[in-house]
Amino acid sequence: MTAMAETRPVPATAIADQLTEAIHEHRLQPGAKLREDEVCEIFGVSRTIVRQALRSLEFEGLLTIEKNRGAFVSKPTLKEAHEVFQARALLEPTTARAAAERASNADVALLEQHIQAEHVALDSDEPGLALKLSGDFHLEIARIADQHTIEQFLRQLISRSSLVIALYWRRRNALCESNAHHALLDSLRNRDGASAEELMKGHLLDIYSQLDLREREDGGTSLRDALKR
Amino acid sequence: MTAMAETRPVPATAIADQLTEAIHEHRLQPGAKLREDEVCEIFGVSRTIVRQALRSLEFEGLLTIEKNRGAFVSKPTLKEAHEVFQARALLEPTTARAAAERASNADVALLEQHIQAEHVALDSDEPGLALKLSGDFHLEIARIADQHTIEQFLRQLISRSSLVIALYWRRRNALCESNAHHALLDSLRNRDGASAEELMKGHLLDIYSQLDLREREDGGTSLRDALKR
DNA sequence: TAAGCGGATATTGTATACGATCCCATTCCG
DNA sequence: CGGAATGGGATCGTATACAATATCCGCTTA
Repeated sequence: MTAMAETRPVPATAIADQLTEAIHEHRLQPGAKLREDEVCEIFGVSRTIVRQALRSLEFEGLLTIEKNRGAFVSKPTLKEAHEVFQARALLEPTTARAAAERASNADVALLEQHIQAEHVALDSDEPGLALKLSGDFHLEIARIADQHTIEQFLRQLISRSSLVIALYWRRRNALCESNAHHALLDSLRNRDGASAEELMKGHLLDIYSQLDLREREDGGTSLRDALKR
Repeated sequence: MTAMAETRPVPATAIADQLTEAIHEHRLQPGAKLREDEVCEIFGVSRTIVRQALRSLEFEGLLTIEKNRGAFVSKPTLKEAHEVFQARALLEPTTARAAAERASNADVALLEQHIQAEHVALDSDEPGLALKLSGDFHLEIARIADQHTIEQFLRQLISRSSLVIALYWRRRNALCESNAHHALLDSLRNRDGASAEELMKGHLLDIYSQLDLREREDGGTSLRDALKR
């Protein structure tokens, strides 16, 4: 699909983008290690560039770099998972309202195409791609709201959401219904800000509730609990 | 005050921190250029480290790096200034509420010390330091709310706020009254979440209203206007 | 046999060297 | 005299070499 074996030097951002895409689509799982030399060979650049790309993904929260050990796809903790969705709950509903009040016809058309692409991805059994497109839909709304700063934050939150979903999604096969996106699109089409805000709030709660974010005992505590009784 | 002439190698984060502090305290003004070699000499490290530090500050929004031209302290546009305070208005009130509901006595004591330090800075005529401490107060509230993700975002927003204030503050000498911080502290002390949320909302509006964020003509248009008459 | 200890290897961290680009002053030509 | 071309110096971008650190594996020993 995308070029796998580049021969020409590629700027750091291009490498970061491809790695981001791979993580969003769950082709790279949380915990996976990214050796610098390996990435160098794949993209045909020097470690200088690769290190730039890896570091930028660390800032986005997608990678965790451990000193002298390397870069790994982040594994959000339960607490971080909660925080991500709490932050989204603060940012997105108001942003959706603003988007509805500002949306142009071209914006609406673009979102229609977007939802269409999501359907195609689901039908062709590419859940990773569908998930990525679903995230992009949310980003697109921030763009329509003309809130670049919030869009930046949302990009990070959606990245982390993708990791959270990879780790804590309850039923792997039952993917996000895009009904919610359809409904949101209708609100935008009608320039109904209040409705868009409510729908977004509900949509986020919906996703949130489909995650399995209950405390689970790690080895240590479960052993201790077992011995107590 | 802080070490100006380090001889030992300092990690990139330490350099980034010192530069951040200098920018927050307005010792480095928006638009100022940071030549790599110069920073290298000051901290006694190689360009590799300095470039890491500069890049990390670019991600924070404090610096803008122009290809082949260098790193400059960012100059937020009017639009960015508005966006920063809109984003803060979404994040901080709810966070203040959570902080009030969770604050421990130690947290309250720490905030008291914090406000005290702000007063000292104001009295000793160090407005830059006072501004930095004022920003830290807001960060501290996010920490108390135990919202690490939001705290991260807020760190960026407060950094940018500092740049906005450097560019658009109306009266240079009339600095932020810390009455608002006192009132917030009282709410936290009483574990009064609703009050904390309202106070924070008002406080942000207050700062916002003290900025001069009206459209102004840049040099080109003003020249043109001048020639028209 | 399991635990502890080196040493070889792999991998990352940092410094430096080289190449590319830009900036600015000077010069040349109209 | 003014403006475009040009060359040198300064500055940034990238690759590479070397140093520091972690990891793995075999060996020893209780």
